[in-house]
Order: sequence, then structure tokens, then C-alpha cells
Amino acid sequence: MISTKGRYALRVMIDLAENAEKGPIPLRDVAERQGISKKYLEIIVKEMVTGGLITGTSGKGGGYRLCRAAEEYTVGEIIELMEGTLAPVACLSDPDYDCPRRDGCKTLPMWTEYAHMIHDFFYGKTLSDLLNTPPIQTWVI
Amino acid sequence: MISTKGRYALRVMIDLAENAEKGPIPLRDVAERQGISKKYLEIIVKEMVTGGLITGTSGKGGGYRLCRAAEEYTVGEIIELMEGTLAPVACLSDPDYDCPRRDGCKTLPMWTEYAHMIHDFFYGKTLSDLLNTPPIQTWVI
DNA sequence: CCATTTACCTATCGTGTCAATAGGTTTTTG
DNA sequence: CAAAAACCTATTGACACGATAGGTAAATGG
Repeated sequence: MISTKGRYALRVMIDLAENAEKGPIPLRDVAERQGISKKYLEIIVKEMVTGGLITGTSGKGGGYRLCRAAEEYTVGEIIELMEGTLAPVACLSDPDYDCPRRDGCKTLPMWTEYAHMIHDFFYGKTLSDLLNTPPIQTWVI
Repeated sequence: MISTKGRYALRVMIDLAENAEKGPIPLRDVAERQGISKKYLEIIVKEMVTGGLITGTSGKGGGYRLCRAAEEYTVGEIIELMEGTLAPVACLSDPDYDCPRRDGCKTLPMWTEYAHMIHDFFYGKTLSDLLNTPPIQTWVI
């Protein structure tokens, strides 16, 4: 399951994109709009800065900004940065890991296929794709 | 990420399917073949019995057996039973949960699409599909 | 008939991650 | 220079994961 770190990071990115014209956005504003604890967001945003997704400027009038245009971010890179990996099973998350049951494993092909599907799904979506989704969602899972 | 419960359960199912002609399979044999602690497998197998995937018969000559033919099991029902849900985010795992941010949520459509993709992937594969995979897997992720 | 084999049951445990809180220090600017 | 903002370190409670331990009940082969 995608944790709050990944989900909140995505919402921060969306919020920053939607308010980009205002200049640097204080985290307080993001936290208020999104209804998320500012303190908790600090942890998440810190990783986003070191990961190169956003930049922060200190001092009065400061805040956070996107580094690129929304079209230039894939959802995959955002989630992968926050979650550490997109791999669905441990034996695929480390490419150097040499499973002794690799040859003859009846499930590995399925996990590999699954991993590719996940990768293609998230790297095939950009931040601007999310911004342009219809505002009301009436699907039922 | 799929936990050991789901992955081990899948391997137990495959092992039982491959050895079905021998009659009931003692858990000791499965544990040895699969290289998994028998004690830990007991916990997993217990859930598989109560979940209706397999049946166990006690006593000498006893063991575990599939309830149906391998073609009759979807991978989805096995993983969903063990993991509790296939939903990728908490707001989709409980259909009764009414998120206050549901209307206007920019990410919900993506999560919904993702959930459908996962569901279709795993419910579109059967246990016998796994049995018939090529024995040596040389793909690289 | 009984010892063996098997499933079945309850409890516990160490580790790690998740989600969040707390209380600071530094930087910048109006 | 005071306010506002990012930035930093530490801690916490709850929970799940992966596993181990030590038993009881049931059924059967010899």
C-alpha cells in the first residue's frame, strides 16, 4: 500500500503547482489547504527537497516551489522517491539480490510482469495529468 | 508490497497443486521443499483453511489438499485473502469510508484506475497459469 | 489398542515502520 | 530588529511483520 508519505507528497506537489503563480508557498498554507499537520509535512517536504523535487527558500516571504513545470514530473518519480521503491516484492527491489530459488521459481515471472505494469502506470502519468482530472469523481470501485 | 504471507501462501498452493496426486500433503513436506519454517507456515495455512482455499485432515496419513482444480483458483483471491485487501490506498480499501475530500480530490481518479488495474491483473491469472510458467526465468527488471 | 503422525491451538517476542508530535535553531526580509 | 519562514534533531505510541515456542486434539497404521 502507498503510505501517507507518498500520498501527501503528491498532494503537496499538486498544491504547489496550483498556486505556483503566487511565488514561494509557505508550508503553513499547504498544510491548511490540505488539512495535514504542518509538522508532519515538514518531514515529507524535507525529503522532497533533498530528492530534487522542490526547492525551499527561508525567511519572510519564503516557501516552497516546484523546480520544473508540472508536465516535467512523472507521478512515478514522486512516489518512488517517497516510498523508496515501486517493487511489489522484496526480491525485485534490489537488482543485486541473487535469490537461490530464482531459477525455477514459479512466481517470479508474475511478479516481474506486475512490476513492469506498475512502473509503466506511474511513469506514464505526469503531475499535470493529475491537475486536469475532472473535479468530481463518481466512479465506484 | 506483498508480504511473505501472500507470497508463501501462493507457493503453498503451487506445491499442493504439483503434488496433488500423492493425496494429502503433510506440511512438513511443503516446508522442506519450499525452504520455509514449518511453524510459520502453520499460521499461514490456518488462514488458508478458514478462508476456504484448502482443507486439512489430521492424523497419520493426513495433510493438506486443494479444494478445487488449479484452474478454479485465481491468484487474486489467494493474495486478497492473505493480505486483507488489494487496494493500493486506504481510502479505497473500505467501500463505506466516506472521505471528506472525495469530491474534488485530484488523486482519487488515479488511485481508482490503479486499483482496477491491480484487480484485473490478479483476478485474470489462475493457479494453473503459474504452474505452466517456463522453469527458467532470465528476464531482467 | 496404542504409539506415531499429523493438524490444530494459544501465546509470545524482537524488530522495524508508520504517523505524528515536540521543541528547538538558522536564515531572510519587510 | 522582529517577524516569518525553512530547517534540524529527537522522541513517541501503536501496530504489523516474521518468526518461535510449547502445547492439545484427532486419526491411523502396525
